[in-house]
Amino acid sequence: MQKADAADGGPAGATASGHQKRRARTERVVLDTTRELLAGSGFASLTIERVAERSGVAKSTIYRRYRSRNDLALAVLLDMLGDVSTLPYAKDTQTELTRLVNRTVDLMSNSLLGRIMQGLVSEVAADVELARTYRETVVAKRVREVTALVERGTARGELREGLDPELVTDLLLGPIYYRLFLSGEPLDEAFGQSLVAALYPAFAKDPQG
Amino acid sequence: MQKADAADGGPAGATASGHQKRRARTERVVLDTTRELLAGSGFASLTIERVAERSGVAKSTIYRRYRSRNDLALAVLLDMLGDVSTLPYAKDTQTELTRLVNRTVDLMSNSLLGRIMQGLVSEVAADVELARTYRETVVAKRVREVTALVERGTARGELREGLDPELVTDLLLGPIYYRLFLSGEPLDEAFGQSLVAALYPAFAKDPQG
DNA sequence: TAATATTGAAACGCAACGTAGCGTTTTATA
DNA sequence: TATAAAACGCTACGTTGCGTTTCAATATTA
Repeated sequence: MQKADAADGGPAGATASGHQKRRARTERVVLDTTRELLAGSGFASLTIERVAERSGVAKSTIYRRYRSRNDLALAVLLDMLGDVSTLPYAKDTQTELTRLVNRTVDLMSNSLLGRIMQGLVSEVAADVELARTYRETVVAKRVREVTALVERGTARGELREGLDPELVTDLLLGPIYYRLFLSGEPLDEAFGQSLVAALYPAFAKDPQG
Repeated sequence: MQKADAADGGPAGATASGHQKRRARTERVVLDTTRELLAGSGFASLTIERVAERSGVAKSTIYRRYRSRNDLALAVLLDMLGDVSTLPYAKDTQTELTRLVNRTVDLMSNSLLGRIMQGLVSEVAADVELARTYRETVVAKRVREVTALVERGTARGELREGLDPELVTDLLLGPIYYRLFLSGEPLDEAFGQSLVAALYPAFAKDPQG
């Protein structure tokens, strides 16, 4: 996206001018309309022209903010991701892992985010700019969460030393996305349970079960 | 795709008629040209019209076989996958796992298949028809391989009982595709090694390391 | 009020889509 | 050899959506 912080009226902490507020209002309308269209007919049939028509915002105005349809869709994704709260601590690491996995599974199967991800993944994989934005925000955020979780678990003596947080992230999330994108196998809580149950021995310091 | 076995001139084992041979010839030209175009400028800029132009095969002829660009790309993918040989047995299960993972990693990073997958994944996730074809061929094939591997390993006493082959497949391949599609982290042999090393304790009967 | 920023409206050229109709070439059959 | 059937080539068409441009209108600020 061209301006990551245009929606909130400028850089964090700055007082928004009237011009910025105006910008933010139209941007909100565009994002909401786009989300509605995505929910209705999916990513494949999302067009800038339709967003313009439905939102009442001129096509040229939309193009002033988003270079492409993908740019716009990614903005919606990031916008929605802002609502996702960070994970609370739990008594033991296995519970924390289960919560992390279950949240992702739930997000991908019971909200718009799953559909958006499905439609956007090819563009993220191909478009360098898009990929950069996605990684710097979403991927980085996930890795940070997992890093904290791993450090906590290691300090507790539950996890083995020297675990690579990046690899752990791959192991936790990869299977979820694999089902979402390719295999089509069910994405439900039972899967989340099995996933963590299967993985925990690989992470645990004392692999008793 | 509309006809999965049109390229080889009919159902396996049947003697090909002249008409079928002719069909097969043009189909081969189309597939080869498409692969070249994919190698050259990627999936995003693949168009039926360009394939027609470059191959000398009329647009209408192409449309008589493939309903869409995605249909055609998937055909190329399946065509290329035909060359991938099945895995040989190895002394121990860990070696077999490493080979399986390394082959996939190599395929996705050092051949056209990676780029095709990147471009096609969104369509596979969205298009029901396409997804069905992909699952019935590629996914099913992988699961079959893993199933055989797991059974062998269990019989050897190396793997724990009751492993779910589908889940094992998710765990082995998910992280690879996650890197290919989203995280952008390197896809190399070192990664394959770490992946199997990290996962093996989760599969092994006696998790000594 | 004057200057500036943001938006709206309309029109444009372009690329590719997917379809249709019809004639041509190749293969099979009588 | 004549004829049918299958596959293919060619051209033209209407449609969609792209992304850009130009200019007028509106809202904010000084």
